[in-house]
Amino acid sequence: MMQRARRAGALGPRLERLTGTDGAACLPKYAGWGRAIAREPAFAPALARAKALADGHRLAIAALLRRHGELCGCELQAALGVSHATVSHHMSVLGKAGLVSARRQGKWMYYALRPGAFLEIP
Amino acid sequence: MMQRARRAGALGPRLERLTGTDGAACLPKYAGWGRAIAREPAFAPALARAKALADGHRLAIAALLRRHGELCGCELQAALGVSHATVSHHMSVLGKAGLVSARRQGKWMYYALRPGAFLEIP
DNA sequence: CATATATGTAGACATGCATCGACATAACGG
DNA sequence: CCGTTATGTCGATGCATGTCTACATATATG
Repeated sequence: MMQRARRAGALGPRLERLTGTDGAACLPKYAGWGRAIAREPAFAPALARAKALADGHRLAIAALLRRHGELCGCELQAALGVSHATVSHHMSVLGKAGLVSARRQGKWMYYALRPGAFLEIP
Repeated sequence: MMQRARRAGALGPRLERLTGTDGAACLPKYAGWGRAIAREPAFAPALARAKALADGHRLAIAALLRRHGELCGCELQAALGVSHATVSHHMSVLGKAGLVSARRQGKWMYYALRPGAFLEIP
């Protein structure tokens, strides 16, 4: 209904002008679009995954886990060359984003990529 | 060869211990893993895409373009409720990351999602 | 129990970056 | 031409966050 006019050629402002609707009047509609997107249930998880992968070290961790399977914290620390505190912080971020799983075995924490560890536009 | 021992069960440090190789000696190997990942040709573009999508407004822009097809800057500005300078900055980031295409039509810049606008672990 | 190793947590510090106002540029319309 | 609209660019600013050291906890080993 409201979509009809806009989708007909994807010529937003031009079409608004042609149909006599001034620009200001259509702003609430566009604001509604933005709010609807942000409230989408898939939006927040997708944003969390994007934020988690948006760091060079965390993306490298994910790539390492994809190649070598399960790895423990000390191995990741050696691979990245950072402090263990940094590794622990990064694994917490990746875990809360649902990208990696963690299991304890003795002194070591073994991390692995969860199935579906990728990002699509919500 | 070197991989063999590690991949056999994915029990890194434990196996190193059992085979008599002390932990310190294996550090260069792990560092090599990290360097190899970061030098992968697909790594830098993937990181750029992740960084581009790691902002709430930019992820919302991508989602809006996915739903409504081509949109112009002023429509995105209305949808997000931010200044036009912010929209311009975000579109620049998304464009440099290869996620969005831009074409000029009269006064308006029309943006659209590029095919393959998603993120996989490199 | 004492020690060493592996990891988690807290706080401090520095860098990155999202945002905006102000100005510049481009394109259409009078 | 001159004004309006849409967008790009620049500099400043405030907040988010990646990193570290220091300390705490957990587990295995002597």
